[in-house]
Amino acid sequence: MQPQPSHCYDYPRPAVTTDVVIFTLRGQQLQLLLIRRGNPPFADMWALPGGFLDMDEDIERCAQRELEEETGVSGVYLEQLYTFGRPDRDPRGRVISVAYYALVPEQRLPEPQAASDAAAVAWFPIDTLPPLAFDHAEIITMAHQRLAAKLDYSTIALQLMPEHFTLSELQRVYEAVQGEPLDKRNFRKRILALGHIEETGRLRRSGRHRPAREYRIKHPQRVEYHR
Amino acid sequence: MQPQPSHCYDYPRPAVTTDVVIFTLRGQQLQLLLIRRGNPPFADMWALPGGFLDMDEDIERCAQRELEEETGVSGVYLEQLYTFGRPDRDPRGRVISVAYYALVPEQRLPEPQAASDAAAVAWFPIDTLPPLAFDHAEIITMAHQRLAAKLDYSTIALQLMPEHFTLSELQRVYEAVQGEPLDKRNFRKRILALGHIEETGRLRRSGRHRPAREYRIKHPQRVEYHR
DNA sequence: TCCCTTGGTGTACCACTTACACTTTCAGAG
DNA sequence: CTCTGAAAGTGTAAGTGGTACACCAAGGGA
Repeated sequence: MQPQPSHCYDYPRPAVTTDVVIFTLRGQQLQLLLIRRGNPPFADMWALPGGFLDMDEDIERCAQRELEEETGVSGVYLEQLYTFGRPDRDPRGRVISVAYYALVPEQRLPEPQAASDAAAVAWFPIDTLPPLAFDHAEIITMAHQRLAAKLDYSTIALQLMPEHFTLSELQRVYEAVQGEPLDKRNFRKRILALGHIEETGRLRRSGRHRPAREYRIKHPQRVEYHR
Repeated sequence: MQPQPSHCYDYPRPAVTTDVVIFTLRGQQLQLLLIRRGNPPFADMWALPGGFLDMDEDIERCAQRELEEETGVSGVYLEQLYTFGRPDRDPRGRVISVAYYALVPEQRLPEPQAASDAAAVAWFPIDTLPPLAFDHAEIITMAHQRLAAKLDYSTIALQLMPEHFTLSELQRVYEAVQGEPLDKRNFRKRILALGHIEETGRLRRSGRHRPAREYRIKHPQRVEYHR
């Protein structure tokens, strides 16, 4: 049932949407969530989760809503990225998209339910993405660059960690996002010197080797900036 | 003559505007351009230059257009800042504003014409702003922070300089934007080490003291990032 | 008990940043 | 001509932060 075209204005107005780049770390890879399009344009291609802004809804809340609809997760890190509005970016008409990116610790994600439209949603490693609809490749590139840059001068990486984690796990986050290996001793020195994490006092056993110390964030939910 | 409300959609749509924070350095102060509002809401308060997005117009071009309409200047540095869209930010209805900021060398600005609505446009030092309409104070604060931060890791400050300039003038730009004095010798060492400016070979005489060497940007129009 | 795997640790060098004060050059006044 | 005020221009020493680099510790399974 289509509503009647009953919203009329003196001047034409673009449609406004949000698109969200949802990052997580699975395995040792930085991955993001995509949705397979069923309808034209770009049918059968993959796209970022996104949707139209409600008239009385804050933009960030719209992005939160998209995030929650696709992952069931709320309360994670979400930041406005950039607004994309090339007049030809959507062949159906003028659409302005306010892009966000989100960081979700893998542990907060539900099991990939083999439910109804299971094949329509999937995680992809950032370096092996399928063909993407609209200008979503551009959005993803910018989100990745922003995230990688922020690792260097903020504690944003901690937003990808579970409540308790080891330094090796944290190092793997940095390496996955920035795509290059880091020196273990220098990494630990640098991270601990920032003073934003502390030992839980517990050990993590996982495999036939020495157990690792567990750490936690001193001020969760907070992203601190240095320099 | 009002057009008929002839643009109708199935769902309501917000209006989309751009607002532009236009920075320049006048005297030794960082200043920005404001427009006095004649009509409600916020009549007699000051606001950023801005306007509605045309349906076939790129967002950045809309911001360029606003910039040029108010200053007559084009081809200067212009960067998207953030998109503001609180549902209650404009009492007339839902308005999404994509904010930009621009950097204009003082020399490129025309003389403040004592023309028609002269009193309706004025430059204000960033630290003594009048009461502002809408959420424009918030936009300006964010623009100022972004600019100040970028001085530390890019050559964006050069976008505020005329073709030829002295190191003291450049230092005054940094001091005005960041609001604190810098050491002359360290500043010169740091700037010259970046290798983005070169001597013109000419001297600038200005007053009864030793003349200063003139410099120019090696690659104008380009903003380089370091770190 | 051996072995494989990952966790955990320190130091030396280099590069960059910071603090800091005096001489140079010009123009105008006397 | 000389004096003076004002901004331009210059170097060094100390400290700080970043980088490179190799070995021992602890556990589990065979």
